[in-house]
Amino acid sequence: MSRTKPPPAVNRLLAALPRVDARRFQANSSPVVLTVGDVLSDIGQPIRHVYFPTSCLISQETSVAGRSSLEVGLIGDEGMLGISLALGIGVSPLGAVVRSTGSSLRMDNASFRRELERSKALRRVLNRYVHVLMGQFAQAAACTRFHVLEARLARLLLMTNDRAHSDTFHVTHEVLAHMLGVRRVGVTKAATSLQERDLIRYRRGNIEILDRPGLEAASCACYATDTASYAQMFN
Amino acid sequence: MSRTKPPPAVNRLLAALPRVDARRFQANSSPVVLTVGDVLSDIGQPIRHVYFPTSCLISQETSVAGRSSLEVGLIGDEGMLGISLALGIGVSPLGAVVRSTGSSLRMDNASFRRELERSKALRRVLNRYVHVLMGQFAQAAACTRFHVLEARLARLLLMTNDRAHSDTFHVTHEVLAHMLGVRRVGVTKAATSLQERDLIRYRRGNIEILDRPGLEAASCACYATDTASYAQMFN
DNA sequence: GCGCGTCTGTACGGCTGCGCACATAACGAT
DNA sequence: ATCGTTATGTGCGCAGCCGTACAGACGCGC
Repeated sequence: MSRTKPPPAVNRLLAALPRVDARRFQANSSPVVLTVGDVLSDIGQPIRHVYFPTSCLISQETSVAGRSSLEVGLIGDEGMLGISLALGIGVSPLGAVVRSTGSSLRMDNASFRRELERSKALRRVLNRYVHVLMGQFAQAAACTRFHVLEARLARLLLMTNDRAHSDTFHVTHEVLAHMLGVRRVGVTKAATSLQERDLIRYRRGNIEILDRPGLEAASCACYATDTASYAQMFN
Repeated sequence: MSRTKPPPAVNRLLAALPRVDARRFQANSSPVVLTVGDVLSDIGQPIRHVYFPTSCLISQETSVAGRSSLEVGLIGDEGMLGISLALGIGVSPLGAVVRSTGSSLRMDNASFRRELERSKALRRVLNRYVHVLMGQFAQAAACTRFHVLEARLARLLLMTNDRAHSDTFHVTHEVLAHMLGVRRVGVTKAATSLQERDLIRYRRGNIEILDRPGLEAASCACYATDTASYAQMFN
């Protein structure tokens, strides 16, 4: 039914490690299934585990004065959650919520620190990841400031599409609104527009990407920048 | 004329190092004067030097599709420029422009890497700094999204005030507009409002902070978050 | 197959900032 | 003193998103 290529179910950061390191990492971590809505971290709270998604999707968000929140990053199999630990900091600067049910590798705080000390390759990979994240966050600020909702929605859908490894996924207007920091009604309007142009199709939370190139054209340039940034990270 | 406390003219990141490390760092870097408008880095360009401001002000900005740009960070004596090098990455993810003439310590790429290898304390301090920056960038995204211009302007003026170590500084509406990612006219309107409330006074680019507590009240909560974040970094 | 909760569509007034155009005002250099 | 440049102030119509409210539509569970 879906045009999905069989998901590799590996995390690409870990896949970039030398075999020995990757094996040891695997041995010291455990596969877990994360469910939509799970809150993996709150702002300012201690980090107990790090997560390397293999098929789930995690959204990183910030909030202002308890009010509204805004997504600044979407983590799939190309990233990890808990990067602050790699910097030696034990608390999370952002909140994290699971947006798509799926599997992930999980490692506890202490083991992760140990692996970091052991593996130079891991440190190198994660340093690059931090660098990419900083670029992403800055980009998020500018994107949010200058781009209209419809383009931002298109971008978010494309990013989700990439990380979900599937042309269909489940996400309601309500959730999208939360991630984009706008009203639900705004998303409905933008999504309707995209649907009328036959770029996507949705029905009660199930979104299908119909015309990827078209959607890319409708999205802001941030999507391309984004993609290039990750591509460069993996060389 | 100004109520300035005599500027200490040290960089606080470096001041946090043990004496030996700080001295060696000093010995391997050179003091330079940076002038308003100097462009210290462009997006995607190699990093040749790192800068540890002692009395100058540097603004870090991102841009989208060549169009408009937006400030995501303001660097004074509490920070540094070129942090990506500490992550082993040789290119800058952001642009940097000098916003206030003043002095800075400068070190070349190679020397900095050497110092990093030598000094565990330096690595530790800079890791913390990276962590703070990530939080700042995410905050910038949310602030830009949710807060009205007048509050954002108040915040920017307060941040500048802190880093300039002076209640008066030079910056035109035009420049502020650029940093905030809005039209100049918008800044004029917001600034007029702040002036009418006797919080600030300005005349042809010279801005004076008249009522700091009042300005804090007029700013968004991001200023407080910001301040707390840096305070925590220095323990 | 009925009912209820979830998801999506539509409407309306309002506010913020945009884009553009032009007016005034201060300073600096000749 | 005069002129040109830089800095600030004002006006006007418009676009995008907000807040709120309500209506329809789908699907699940009993």
